[in-house]
Amino acid sequence: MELDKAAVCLSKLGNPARLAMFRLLVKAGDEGLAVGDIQKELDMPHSTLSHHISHMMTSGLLIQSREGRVLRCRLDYQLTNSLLDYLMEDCCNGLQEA
Amino acid sequence: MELDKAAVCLSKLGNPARLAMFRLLVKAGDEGLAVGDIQKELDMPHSTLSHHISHMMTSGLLIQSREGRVLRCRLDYQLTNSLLDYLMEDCCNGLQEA
DNA sequence: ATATTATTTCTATATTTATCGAAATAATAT
DNA sequence: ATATTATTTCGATAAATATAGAAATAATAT
Repeated sequence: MELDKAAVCLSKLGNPARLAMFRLLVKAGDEGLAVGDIQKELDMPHSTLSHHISHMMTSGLLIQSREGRVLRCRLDYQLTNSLLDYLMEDCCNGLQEA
Repeated sequence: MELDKAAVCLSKLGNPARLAMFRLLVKAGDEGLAVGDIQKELDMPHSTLSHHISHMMTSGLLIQSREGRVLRCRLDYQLTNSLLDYLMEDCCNGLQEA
């Protein structure tokens, strides 16, 4: 993971609405959630939610796939894990690592 | 960790300059780094760096202590760990947990 | 007391981000 | 074809964040 990429991902997560959405998707796992499901949970105007979702998509953290008229959202777990790894990379002069 | 607190921390990390600083501090471990050391590594105007440092402090991620005329910066590792834990809390309907 | 080094605060401007109503698009059902 | 449901795009405004020069403060050394 590169610094700028990580910073973009973190900045997307650094918004309460998007962080709440991220957590819903973490819970949902591979099954993911339809935009409408997220909508029900987070209760905000469609346009605002859509804006936040598109932020998550451009960062790569969120992936959408269409199922009929429903758009299903899933986290990119691999990217999510790389991001978390990146944060603790080279921790404590490597003392904590193996 | 509460959602809003986590979002604040993540938003602070979601800036390239601050993320770079965070990573320097992760590497530095308990020893920490003087503001001047960070300055040398990141090479930006004093006022800009100071602004970023104060962001990190108000979020609680960074702790300063004075040593003579030098201010030494350290990460709050406990808070950092809570933050990372929070992101993966209740992952995948708990399937991944014990 | 004065100078030096380390760092912050003040102030202003530029840039980015958030919010959301209204209109538009996409897919399906009648 | 028309209606219905799901979701996005447009467009405008408000709010937050980033940048940095200049002046100020803090600690130490002379």
